[in-house]
Amino acid sequence: MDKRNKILLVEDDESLGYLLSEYLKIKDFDVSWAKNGEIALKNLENHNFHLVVLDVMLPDIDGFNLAKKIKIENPKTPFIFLTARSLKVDVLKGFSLGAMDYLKKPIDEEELVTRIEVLISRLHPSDIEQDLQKEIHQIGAYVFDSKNQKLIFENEETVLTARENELLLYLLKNRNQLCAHKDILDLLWGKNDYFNRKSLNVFISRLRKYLKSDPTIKIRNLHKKGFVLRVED
Amino acid sequence: MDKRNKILLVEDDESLGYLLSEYLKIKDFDVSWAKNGEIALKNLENHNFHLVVLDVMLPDIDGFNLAKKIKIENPKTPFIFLTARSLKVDVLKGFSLGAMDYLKKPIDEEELVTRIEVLISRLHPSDIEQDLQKEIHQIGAYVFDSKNQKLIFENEETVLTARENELLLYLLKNRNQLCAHKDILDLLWGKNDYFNRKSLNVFISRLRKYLKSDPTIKIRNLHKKGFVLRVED
DNA sequence: GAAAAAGATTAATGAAAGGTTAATCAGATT
DNA sequence: AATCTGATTAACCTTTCATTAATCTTTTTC
Repeated sequence: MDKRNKILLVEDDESLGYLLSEYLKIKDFDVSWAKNGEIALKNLENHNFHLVVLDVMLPDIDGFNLAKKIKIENPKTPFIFLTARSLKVDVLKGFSLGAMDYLKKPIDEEELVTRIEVLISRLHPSDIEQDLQKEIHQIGAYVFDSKNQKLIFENEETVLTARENELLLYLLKNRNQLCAHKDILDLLWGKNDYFNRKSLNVFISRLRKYLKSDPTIKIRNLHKKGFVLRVED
Repeated sequence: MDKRNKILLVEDDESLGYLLSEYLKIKDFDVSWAKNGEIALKNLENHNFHLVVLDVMLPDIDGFNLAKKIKIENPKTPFIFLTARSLKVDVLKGFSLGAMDYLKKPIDEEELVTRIEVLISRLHPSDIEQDLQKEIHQIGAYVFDSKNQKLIFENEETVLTARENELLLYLLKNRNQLCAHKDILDLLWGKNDYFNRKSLNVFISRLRKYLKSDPTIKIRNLHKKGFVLRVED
């Protein structure tokens, strides 16, 4: 599993974009370089980034509008703005100031890396939250033994494959909550593309089949977003 | 009552200290200038500062050690470090990263002011901004769960589409304020033309239908301008 | 106060996304 | 080499939802 921090670099200038993306890769970030706003948005739909580095001057869309759009869909992702002119604070105030920084051009790459690291470390104050992994779970009328990859309904038991087991565990951990395609695919498949998304559908379908003996258990789809596991009363 | 923000400037260099303190006074800060660590500590005992601007290189005491001392007594006060060398992040990590910034010399006074304002405003996040961080909102008698794209009224819940969700979130973010067609279309549709404006109307209509169980919630149209979401009492 | 423009509402449409089952393929195991 | 296992890909069908159209209502302007 790739532990590197994923950064989206939005920069239309070829040479600066190349320079920064290469430098950040050397510094062990997983960099995606979007050369315009449209590509940036597409990237954001399909991946979870830890941070966005955004040039304010873009050819197709104003950098601030792009930032606003990102904030609506992904309110916690921190930004670093790259700007030619010095910004007035009131322009920045529309954003969550706790998760924002800016750098004036010309960009000092080392400075950028430092600020990226500060912002990212601010996100993970401490990783205590990992809740204890129980091994026996209850899902409606089923018993789910994740350690032994078994799903038990009355006297019938289904042995799950590793993937089915992981997926069900993930859905269960986030029950009643949207589990975004991109989150699931990032975590379990490691790659988010057309085929893996198709594959995920096959697995969801299979889980539904396994779970159909209890009709209160629903794996619902949120169009273009992901799935929600819920047990209705 | 003096409403100005009180800043402690710790800087041993005469000319830089004078320059910065005068500049900050012009920018309407209440500046105390301490020329060494001892004076700085004495100042901190007797006053509450909103922010400390601290040169890392001081004659009598290392700036970081001073900072640590201040943090013990006044853990919430944000810092800005002025530094000649570029800092390694791990040096900074000892501090509350949420309340810290740094500037490399030579200092650009305007830049300093901007960063001071950002840090101070981070201490007083506006109500609207705080609301937006949340994912569960209240609209009249409804609960709006934007993360899961749900609108809940009593025991009835409506699942929203992505567009409906974005639009409602935008209106809510700007509640009681005009949301211009132009802004909405630019932001959510990316293009402002006849057809998209028609499309927006369809969505507004749909949101009204979803929200009609609470008659105090109104999405009003301002002719040729845009829409306003408001909850009347 | 009538014509024109803008807005509201409901319904129809079509492309894209999702669901399901079956076929294939790759790696492990006998 | 044959078999088994489990993920991926393919084929085909269904659902979803933004757009467009059609029709009616309100507002503005002269």
